[in-house]
Amino acid sequence: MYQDELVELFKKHKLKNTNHRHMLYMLLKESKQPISAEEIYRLISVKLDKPINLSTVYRILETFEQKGLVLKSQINLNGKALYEINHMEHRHHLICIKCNKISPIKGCPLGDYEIELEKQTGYKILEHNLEIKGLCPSCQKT
Amino acid sequence: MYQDELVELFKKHKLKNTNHRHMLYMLLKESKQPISAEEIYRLISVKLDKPINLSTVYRILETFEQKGLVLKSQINLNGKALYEINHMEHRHHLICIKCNKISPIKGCPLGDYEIELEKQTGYKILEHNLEIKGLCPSCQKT
DNA sequence: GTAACTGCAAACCTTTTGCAGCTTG
DNA sequence: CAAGCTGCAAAAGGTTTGCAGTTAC
Repeated sequence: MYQDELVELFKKHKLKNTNHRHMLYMLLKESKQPISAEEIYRLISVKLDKPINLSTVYRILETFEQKGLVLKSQINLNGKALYEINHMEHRHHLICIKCNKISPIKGCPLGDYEIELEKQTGYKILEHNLEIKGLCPSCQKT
Repeated sequence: MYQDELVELFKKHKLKNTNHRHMLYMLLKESKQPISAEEIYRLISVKLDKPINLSTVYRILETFEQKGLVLKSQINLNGKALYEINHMEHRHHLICIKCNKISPIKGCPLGDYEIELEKQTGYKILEHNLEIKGLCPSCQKT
């Protein structure tokens, strides 16, 4: 993703283009797994001379979330919320209980099931979260 | 569940029988949905002359969780953790996004899928969480 | 009698907020 | 220039902890 695409994206969402926002967006975009505000804070800080402020991180995340650019993940790590880019596609995660690695899964096993469930329960189903836990290949060895 | 069954259960887990623990256990046992520590605190307090202490609630919950009697639910309500009795059966929940009502679902749609996923990813799958969100019948009307 | 449970107050940790100053469009 | 970002410090809200006193076994 190039600089101008990002500028364009922000313009579309009526967001001012600031260095912090660009960095935060790219960080999440390139992250292979959901990360916490503190982690974002640390990562951005090392890239800059002067560290970013933690509240700024939270505020940017909140803004992005409201614009639908970022998702606050259902997964919590030791009481810390995790954030990820909204890929605009339905996606689930596989979490290693040992090393906490989080990998996205392709596809979703719940298709017809939701329709069935609506009939059974009378609920109007809108969304779901699925997280699967286990041991990743490398943690199985140890 | 009768008093002596509870005494027996606690004995089995090497837990001392205290009034607070009995009340907390029964409360969760009879609750139709996961509830927060604060809610437990409130509910027990109204049943007693003298209110229970919030930290006691947290400590009992932690103890029960370690013994496998209680599950800390994956579902968070406004940053508050929710707890439920460990029914020892695989169970998922349906959550109304409007009134926050939580209903257990019978059955689980993920059976063969996990086996398939193990083959695909190399993970050893141990557990999963599924929460489905929507509008409950009464909230759909309004 | 001893180990474990409880209440109380304080600490902890993540997240939020008010305000003053600065930057973007 | 106006609107809206940002840093700083303080507050908020849920959860944990140390300690002293009490209770269960």
